[in-house]
Amino acid sequence: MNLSNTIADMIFSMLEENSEIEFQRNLLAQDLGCVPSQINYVLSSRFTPERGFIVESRRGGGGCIKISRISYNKNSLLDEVLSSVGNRIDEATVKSYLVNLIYQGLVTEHDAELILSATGDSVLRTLPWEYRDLLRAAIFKKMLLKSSQ
Amino acid sequence: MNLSNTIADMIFSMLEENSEIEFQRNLLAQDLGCVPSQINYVLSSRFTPERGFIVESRRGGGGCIKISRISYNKNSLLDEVLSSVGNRIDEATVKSYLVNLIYQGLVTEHDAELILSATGDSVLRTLPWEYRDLLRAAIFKKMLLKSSQ
DNA sequence: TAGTCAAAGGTCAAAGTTAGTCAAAATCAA
DNA sequence: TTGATTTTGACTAACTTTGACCTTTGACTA
Repeated sequence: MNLSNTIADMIFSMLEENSEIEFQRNLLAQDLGCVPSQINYVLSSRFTPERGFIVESRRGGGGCIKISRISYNKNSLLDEVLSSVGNRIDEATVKSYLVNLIYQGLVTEHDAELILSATGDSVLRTLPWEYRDLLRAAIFKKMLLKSSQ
Repeated sequence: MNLSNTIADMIFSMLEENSEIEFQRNLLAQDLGCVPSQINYVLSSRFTPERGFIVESRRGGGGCIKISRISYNKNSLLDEVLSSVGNRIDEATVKSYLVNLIYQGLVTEHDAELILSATGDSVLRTLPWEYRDLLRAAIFKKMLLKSSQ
């Protein structure tokens, strides 16, 4: 397993104990034996709003990083996703949304897999480049609506 | 015996021990004394979804290839549908297949609705007409496989 | 109050590590 | 012989790791 996943797992498990965590970037980096900016990489690649996380931070003496989960009411999450997905979306972003939707109990894992199989690149690759993200967005939104019905 | 078959056999036998295996492409290629891309050739020619395999991979540091078996209830009707759907299919034909599959208890109504929402013309209309039936067939088959897993 | 300075965290681009793609060349089988 | 399959490797894409340099904050001092 690579470092980034290890760090992400550690943060996930901290978040399972407390719904909001706070830590110093440099200390965590030291514990993990990595450079501080690696923490930023992990946060920006895995703890995104699409996946339902809020990351805040403060610099300077006593500075820290705070991570919490966005708490949605169900209808507003669905609305939010549907309206924030534009005309185009890539596969990774679909996955991010689904991770969050499953966590929030809005979509079952089974449905998420069906959605992924319909919107994955392995299927859409039969399409010319310029249509892929366009169609993916259309299918994603349509299926999401149906799934949550 | 040619190299590709040797590689395939090795992977098959690994899969007999564990239903899910994970390895690094470059390491396996080194063990086998072949170029890395030969692994891809074997995977794409022999470990296809049609033959019941799922291949996933991750690039970058710590990247790897993961192979698992699709455990769909091997069913002749499903096989027949999967093989009789060609490269193209229209919406009405998808519907009639689904009616039959639901009747036979191979697909739930819920899944059928998801499949229809992903393959319906209302979504695929965003595509130039010459791609519609092509993509519909690809999505239909992919989702059927997943649904029956 | 304004200035200074150390202690945080942020940004970005280069280098590193995997895997994927594609097409030419080689080989095989009918 | 010819068409299909296999083998190779150059090039590409995705993801990770690292480090140099930048910005912000707040306590302390003049």
